[in-house]
Amino acid sequence: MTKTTRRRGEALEQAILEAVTAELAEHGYAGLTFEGVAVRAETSKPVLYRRWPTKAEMVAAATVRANSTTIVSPDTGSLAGDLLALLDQVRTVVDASDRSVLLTLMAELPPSAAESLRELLVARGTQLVQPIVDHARQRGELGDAPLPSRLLALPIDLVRHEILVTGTPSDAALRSIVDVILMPLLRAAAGHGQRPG
Amino acid sequence: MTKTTRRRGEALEQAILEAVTAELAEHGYAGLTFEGVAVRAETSKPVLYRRWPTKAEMVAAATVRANSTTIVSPDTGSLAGDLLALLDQVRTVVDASDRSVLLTLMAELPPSAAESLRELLVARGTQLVQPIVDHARQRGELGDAPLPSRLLALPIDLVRHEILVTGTPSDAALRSIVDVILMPLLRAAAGHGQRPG
DNA sequence: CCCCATAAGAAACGGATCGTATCTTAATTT
DNA sequence: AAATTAAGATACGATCCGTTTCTTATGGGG
Repeated sequence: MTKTTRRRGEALEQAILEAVTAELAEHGYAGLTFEGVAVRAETSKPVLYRRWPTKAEMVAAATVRANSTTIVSPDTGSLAGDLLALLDQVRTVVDASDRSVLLTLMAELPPSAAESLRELLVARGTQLVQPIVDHARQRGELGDAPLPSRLLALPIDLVRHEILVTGTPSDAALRSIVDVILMPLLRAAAGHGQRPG
Repeated sequence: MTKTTRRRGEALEQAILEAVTAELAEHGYAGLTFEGVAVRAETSKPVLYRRWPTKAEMVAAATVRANSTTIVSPDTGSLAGDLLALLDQVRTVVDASDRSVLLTLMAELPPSAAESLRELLVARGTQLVQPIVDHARQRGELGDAPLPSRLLALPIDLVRHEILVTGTPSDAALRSIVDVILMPLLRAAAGHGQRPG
């Protein structure tokens, strides 16, 4: 007897994207084929092509869905602690996904489709750092001088760089980013708080 | 009459790599095929496969050869000027090559083969910054506190990040990297010189 | 100067995957 | 219940892969 059930809409799409994720884990990006995905998802190639014109866009959709954990601003009680926690979160989120997949997608995706992926990688970069800085100011750890956007983007830029170029960063790498780069720079740019330790 | 000339060794290899570069410019990485390269270089596929086991490695060889300009430590008379000149040089060198090609190669190359490519992108990162810092110290622009390696790598890391994620960086981007990040950080870390302005 | 090892270049292959077109039929809409 | 929509199966020509086979130009060694 043949399968007499036909999935549609969201249910079907979810099954497909799960199949993509599985194929990705099993064969890697290069080894992933439309046909392989179709077989695993128990559907057919035309169904895939109706949704995504290219492999890159299909994989991007799966990657975004699989890693759509929301990153939340940490609150550890110190600026350095918050920054480290933030970098650690980004590392964890991206870790589930795979470096070479991300690189390939960044290379192949049309800019429009790359947007959602970049959002995953960046998790709205600047927007995550601002509240951390605000907390530090409230605690008196930092002064009130305004911070240029490039500086607010720097924490995420640095982890992203580390992830893309060297793979999953070590704890030591994250710590040195915070201690050697971010803390000195933020203090220099924002000024010191009213009650220095 | 058939071609009766057969190139060998270096001459042949150069012709092939030039063909790779041309095909790359014309069809992009994805559209480049062994067969296309063979035809353009007026040779045959086995000749290519005898040299490079994968497309990625062949393209890497061509990319490295095409962009083997040596980056030299600039000397503009000021620390900020030198840093800006360095970043500009890196931008120019990498510009000739193509962002999506670099990303794809980073994704596909085995770590061993990636070495030479990374060298191109990095141009021995830290090693280029050290002399610039030394000059600044001699001029009294910077103090003598030792700089951690992460800090020495930072200038190149930041351009590389900019290139990989956003494409060719603008002048304004390079300037803001120098003014907002590098200069304040270097001053804070090395201490100020003996004759502050 | 000739011989010979080496590698260039031509041609053809089986196979995999591509992207599309065709057709039947289940699921949904009206 | 009828009509519309889309799933799923199948098959296609085309392209590129990576390899094999074979001929013959090339350049070095004797």
